[in-house]
Amino acid sequence: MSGRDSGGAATATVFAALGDPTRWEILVRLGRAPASASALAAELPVTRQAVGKHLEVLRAVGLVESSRSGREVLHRPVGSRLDELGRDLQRVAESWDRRLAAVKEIAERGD
Amino acid sequence: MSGRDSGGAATATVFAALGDPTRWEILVRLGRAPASASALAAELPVTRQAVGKHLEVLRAVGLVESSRSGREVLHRPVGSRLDELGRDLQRVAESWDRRLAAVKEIAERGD
DNA sequence: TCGAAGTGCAACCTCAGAGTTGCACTCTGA
DNA sequence: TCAGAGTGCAACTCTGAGGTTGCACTTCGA
Repeated sequence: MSGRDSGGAATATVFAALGDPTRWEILVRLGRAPASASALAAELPVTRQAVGKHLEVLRAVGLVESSRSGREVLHRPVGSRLDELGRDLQRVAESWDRRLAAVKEIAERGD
Repeated sequence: MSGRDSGGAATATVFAALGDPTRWEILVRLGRAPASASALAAELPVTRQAVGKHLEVLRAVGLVESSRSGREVLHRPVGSRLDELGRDLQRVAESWDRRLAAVKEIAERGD
């Protein structure tokens, strides 16, 4: 999203990515320090494969970026992406308030 | 959420609510003008019952409020709730950036 | 060079939830 | 008072996401 869109299927996809508790937990831990899938799996109640799938989802929506060093792949969260999403949400909220106020005014004038 | 939390199961629940395309579409339409479940179903490719379930989910996380007038129930989005969520996201993004900068500094100093 | 650590891929299982149909109830207006 | 509009509740189907096990591949270090 980001732009005139402020909605649509793409938005729902990002929210769906953030909507899983395990995924959110992964993001929180990556926020403390970048880590590999194996390291994350060691401190979470799921297998490395499950963590890998979650990381793939998060990477697909741009919330996580990864870089390989040797046999290890380090993952870290992308703050700017989340910041952007937060701003979009506030914009949508603002437009809701504006429109609903207009609807209310029309209704009152109509009486 | 809203507060020192900025994460956790409650957060994931709100995102999960926003993560469904149909639900997002419902929110967008309610943002244009309050409407009943039947009215929404008439312009969406799902039945009234499906719309009703989505509205229940949205109401449960505080994104929609409803008021009955006669035999009709009007639903409208709660802008403040979304605004609050947007602010929380930006706070989390900021803390990520801070922590990752610290990690980077430590790594560079360690060399 | 060989074992261990880390990763990637694929098949499989399970269950929540998105959607449906069906019926009973309430309210409005003619 | 009666038909239609709007809603609520319950049972049911079915797809997809989250999770697992199993195996093959690469990379590092002793």
